[in-house]
Amino acid sequence: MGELSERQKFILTLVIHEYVRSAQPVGSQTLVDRYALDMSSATVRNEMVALTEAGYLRQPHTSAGRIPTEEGYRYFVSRMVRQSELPAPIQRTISHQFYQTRHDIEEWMRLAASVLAHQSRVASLVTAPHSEQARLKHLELISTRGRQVLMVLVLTGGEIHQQILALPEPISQDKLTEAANHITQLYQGQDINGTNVSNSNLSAFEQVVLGLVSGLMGQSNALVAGEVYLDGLTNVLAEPEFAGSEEARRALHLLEERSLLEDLLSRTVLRSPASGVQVLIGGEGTWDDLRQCSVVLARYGTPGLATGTLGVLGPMRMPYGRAISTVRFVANLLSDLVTETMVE
Amino acid sequence: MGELSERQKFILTLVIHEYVRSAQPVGSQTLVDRYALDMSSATVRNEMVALTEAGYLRQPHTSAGRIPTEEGYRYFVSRMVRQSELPAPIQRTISHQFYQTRHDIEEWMRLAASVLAHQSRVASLVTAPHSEQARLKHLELISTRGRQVLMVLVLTGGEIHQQILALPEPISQDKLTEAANHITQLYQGQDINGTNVSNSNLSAFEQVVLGLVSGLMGQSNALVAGEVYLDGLTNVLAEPEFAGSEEARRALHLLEERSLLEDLLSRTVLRSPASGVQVLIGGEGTWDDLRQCSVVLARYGTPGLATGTLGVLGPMRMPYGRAISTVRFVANLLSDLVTETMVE
DNA sequence: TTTTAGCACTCTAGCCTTTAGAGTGCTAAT
DNA sequence: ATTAGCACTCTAAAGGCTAGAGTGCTAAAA
Repeated sequence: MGELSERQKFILTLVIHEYVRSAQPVGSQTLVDRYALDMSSATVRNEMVALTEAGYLRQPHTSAGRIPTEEGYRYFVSRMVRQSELPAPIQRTISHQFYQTRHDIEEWMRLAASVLAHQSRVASLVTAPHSEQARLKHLELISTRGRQVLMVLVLTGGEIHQQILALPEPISQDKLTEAANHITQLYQGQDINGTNVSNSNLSAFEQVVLGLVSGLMGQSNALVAGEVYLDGLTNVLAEPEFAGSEEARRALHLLEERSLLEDLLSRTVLRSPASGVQVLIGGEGTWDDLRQCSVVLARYGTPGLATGTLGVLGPMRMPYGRAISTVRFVANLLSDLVTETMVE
Repeated sequence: MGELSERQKFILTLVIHEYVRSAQPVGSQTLVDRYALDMSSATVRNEMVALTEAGYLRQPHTSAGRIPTEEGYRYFVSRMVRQSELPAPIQRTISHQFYQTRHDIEEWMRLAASVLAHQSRVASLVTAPHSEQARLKHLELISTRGRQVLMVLVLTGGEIHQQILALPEPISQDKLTEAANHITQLYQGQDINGTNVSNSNLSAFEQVVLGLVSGLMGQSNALVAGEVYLDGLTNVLAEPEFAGSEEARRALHLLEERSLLEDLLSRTVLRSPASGVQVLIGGEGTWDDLRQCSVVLARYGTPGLATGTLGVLGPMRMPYGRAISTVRFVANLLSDLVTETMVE
């Protein structure tokens, strides 16, 4: 599997481009015609033989055209599309859309998912910014109609959690506010995790609240990602390779099921130190459900404070250039927005 | 289309049951065999002719078995499965699951969606409780890293909104807290919508914040529903009638696209006064995207304070009995939980 | 009057066969 | 090194055939 000649790389690119476009095996004559190549189909055939022997192309059957192998896609992605950028007009359009939603964080996530899905016509996911070791920023206790209290917790990084607390007997809103302020004052900026939550300065009620806060923070820190926003799931159903097959269901199920998604994210972007875009092609031998799929992922945010993940999932026959540049661009955009707004 | 005899109703029920099970046209002999009927296939055939003439059954082609028509399903749903209840053991299992998540409101929504999807093997949706005329309960202002402020708004009904506020110059957290408390005190329990947001008791900064709060509340009140939780989208892809067809995509797209979903909800459950379960069969002539689908919907919560919607979407060939009783049961369960926890 | 056995008829899904044509690999000429 | 020419391969689409599931009708039985 040595180095390829320039012409071989060129033909590999064309085969991939044409296959992504048409979803049909690509023949030598087709390629010459469609791209007005300055050589004969026989020459293209010879190069195709070389690319096939190198493991970058394969034939569905003896007398058919070529389609890219997983290795073919990998070669293409790693050496040929890394540097491409999203066209400037599209960049401006997207930036403008984000500007219009500049006041609403949740809307950023939804918009990011929508942009990713539309730009590359695949399924997309965005996780809300999340810190693996958040500290307390603010606590609020709000009385409800019943004998219950709504607890609102703001963590550094900007995450907001709410939880319900059942009281043995009603407590007035004034007392609740007082308790919340007391705890906020004492524990602001700390990671109240699990242990060491007894404090003789606190009333019995405050002690209980503190225990719950501690539990919630521990639970939150254990998570790999924040809330998940999906979009464009129906896009991938339109792809011919997924027409009615089991494969599509399994891949989308991976996105629907939080635990599966956490596994995917924790073993990829979150393990890698670099902030670049990562491309998983064909499940990489680890995820059976993604054998027919590719995933393009990137992290955004401020490492240490709060980060999120975004990316797209589609068939292996995916417009990688477009997908990668879109993911990179949106990740940078979200990073800027979120870093500016980070609660610390 | 007069009244049906008891035996005709019985046979209609069997045909629907068998067709839902097998997804194949149902023949007279099949029915006699499988359900050990006490009559001959000829008798069944005669009744089938009557049911076909009445418009409740049809034949895909001359010499095939029968399948239910839309009208057939409607007749079945309106007169024969209304009263059925979810089996007690399943009720207990579900109640137990909800008990385990009793502290986390968001988790209720996710669990409700999950239960609906699993029990009837279809796609499900749940919208968070939402009030059409919420009032202010509490306002919080939190300084961020940049020159921006995170505004957290708690409304009656328990909805929480966050928004970003860009400052011309930094303001200390103390001043922010003071401003938030001031506004909370003055406007708590009010619906600050659009007009009349000038108040000489407020500083210029507080005036700005108040304007934003007003805008956000107006925006929130205009929405038909709260956040949307989906589950089981991949379930419906397994159905044979949706294998690779355009239909499945269009139906699921309706759930993905917020605006389409709002239209659906606003014209159905939200228009109907009764609190019962509503069944839409085959798009009811209004929703082209649902021509092959049925939707079972119900409202939950406390009318006037805050309500949400939940339901399932699947192929018209759907286990209506199971779907309806599950939707009704989960709606009642969520109503109890949410009403108890309602912030007012 | 209602039910049922019997029977001729209909229509599809599945299977086979055939065939057009897109594509290949090889060889020999350029 | 490239390319024209050609025999060969394989699939996907089209046509023909058949088994069998299911019907509607009629006339006998209950």
